[in-house]
Amino acid sequence: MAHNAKYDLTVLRRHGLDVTGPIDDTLLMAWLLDPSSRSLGLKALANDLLDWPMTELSELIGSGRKQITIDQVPIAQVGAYCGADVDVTLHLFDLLAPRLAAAGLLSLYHEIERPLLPILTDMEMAGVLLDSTFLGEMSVTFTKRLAEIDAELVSVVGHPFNLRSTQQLSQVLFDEMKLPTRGLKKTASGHYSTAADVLDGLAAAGDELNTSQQRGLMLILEHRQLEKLRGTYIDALPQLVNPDTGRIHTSFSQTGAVTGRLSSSNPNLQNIPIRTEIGREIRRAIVAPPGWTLISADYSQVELRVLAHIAHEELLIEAFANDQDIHAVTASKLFGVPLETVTKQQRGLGKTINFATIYGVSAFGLSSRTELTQQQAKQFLDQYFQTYPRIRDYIEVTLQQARELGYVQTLLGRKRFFPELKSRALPVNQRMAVERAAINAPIQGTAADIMKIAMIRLHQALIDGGFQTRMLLQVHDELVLEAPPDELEPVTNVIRTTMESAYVLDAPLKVDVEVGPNWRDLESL
DNA sequence: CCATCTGGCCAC
DNA sequence: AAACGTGGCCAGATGG
Repeated sequence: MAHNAKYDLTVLRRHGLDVTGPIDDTLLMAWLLDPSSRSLGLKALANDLLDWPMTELSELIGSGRKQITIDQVPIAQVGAYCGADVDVTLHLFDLLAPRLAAAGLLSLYHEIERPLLPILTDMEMAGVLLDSTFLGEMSVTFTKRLAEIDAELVSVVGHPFNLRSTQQLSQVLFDEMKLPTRGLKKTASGHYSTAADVLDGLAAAGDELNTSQQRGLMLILEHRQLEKLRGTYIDALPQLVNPDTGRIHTSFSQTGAVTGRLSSSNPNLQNIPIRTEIGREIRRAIVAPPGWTLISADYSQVELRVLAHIAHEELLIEAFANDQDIHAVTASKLFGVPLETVTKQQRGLGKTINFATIYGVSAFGLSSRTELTQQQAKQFLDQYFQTYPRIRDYIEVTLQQARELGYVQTLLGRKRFFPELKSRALPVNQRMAVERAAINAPIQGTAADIMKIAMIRLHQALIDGGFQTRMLLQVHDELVLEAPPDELEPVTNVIRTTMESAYVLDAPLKVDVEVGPNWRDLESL
């Protein structure tokens, strides 16, 4: 039972023991009241919110251990605990429900978060099928290449050293190999950073480097990438296959993100590589069972659509209504050229600025992620806000609300509190960072709300339709399902329709559905 | 030995 | 590295 604590909980539940329900229920309520509260743990519930009866389990929790997994508790004790906590749950519910009602959060609890809970349990229990053999072969290839890099680096540097140690690496690069440190910042612990973008920058300004310095940088960057992929995914995932089910069972945390998003752990299946070709290979290992098909359904540009809706920005709404390429539209307005003549570079800049808006823009941030100087970035931003004036209004109104009320809200009423904006005087950098979070929270949070509604309705639609097709993963704007062959055509229609109608936005929701034998080789439908 | 922090980096 | 939001995991370093 030592492989996956959350999965063991679901096994207990299958045997009729309601283990997670009462606890997760109250956890959800406390989280909705303040998503950024750090005192959501069982111990906090026990000590701060009520007089938790000192069962053996809570004694164990109170014994000072910071982490506890259910497989350390004999089943008999868990059973006793379950018997004991019914009264406690009622007590907690009675305590928290009026608070939720007063905060206007009760419908969010009853209509979204609570119904979602058993669906997440279903998804965790379902798990995903992993092709461990494929990853094993990948591991061999990676290990060989890593050894080659290692050997060549030893000859370049002149002695062996631990590449994984940033301290040793910093010493090798900047003390021994004498790479230029001009303009480089030191990390908190005092040595020069060896982050990939720093090394990229050094390599790009390559004129003053000799060939062995250049070669060294390239080898280190390649080593980093391969190490990361091997350590985090290729070698880690097969170890997490549950011997009973033969599948991987992630844990979804419903209270893990302050914006209302889910998070995933043990393993995190929300950060499987996709952006580089070599990383993307790993997705071939997430497979459908023989004869079945994997379905990926993802919301297209959901956060920009949410922004267009919340801000009532007509130009954006219209572009989405006409199903136009939104980044190209932005670029065409920014550069004052017809849509058809927008170049790749121009579209790229449009994309960067569209994204930057969602995260809370600044000229500095924009210039650091583009070729633009800070001056040029400022001009582009002015032009952007002239094009989309209601977005500027949205930012202003949101910040004003955060300052006056101390919180911001999603379309469905989810709140995130910013007491520091209401009361405290902050250093300007910190204040601006908090303000960016406040600008982003309603957008990211509304997208999360919409996805949760879609999951609840889709779960029901799959039951109503008598489908065997089941939801396996959620990756913020994407759902991954597996379907038997005869259901594929009807069920993809159900998925698309359900997701697109989950919430009516002025900029209508759009879903791209893809199918295939694994998570890499998908074809659009 | 375990827990926590740090630097780095994967995703949306 | 970064004055662009939200997460989790890895290995190394550090401390009880």
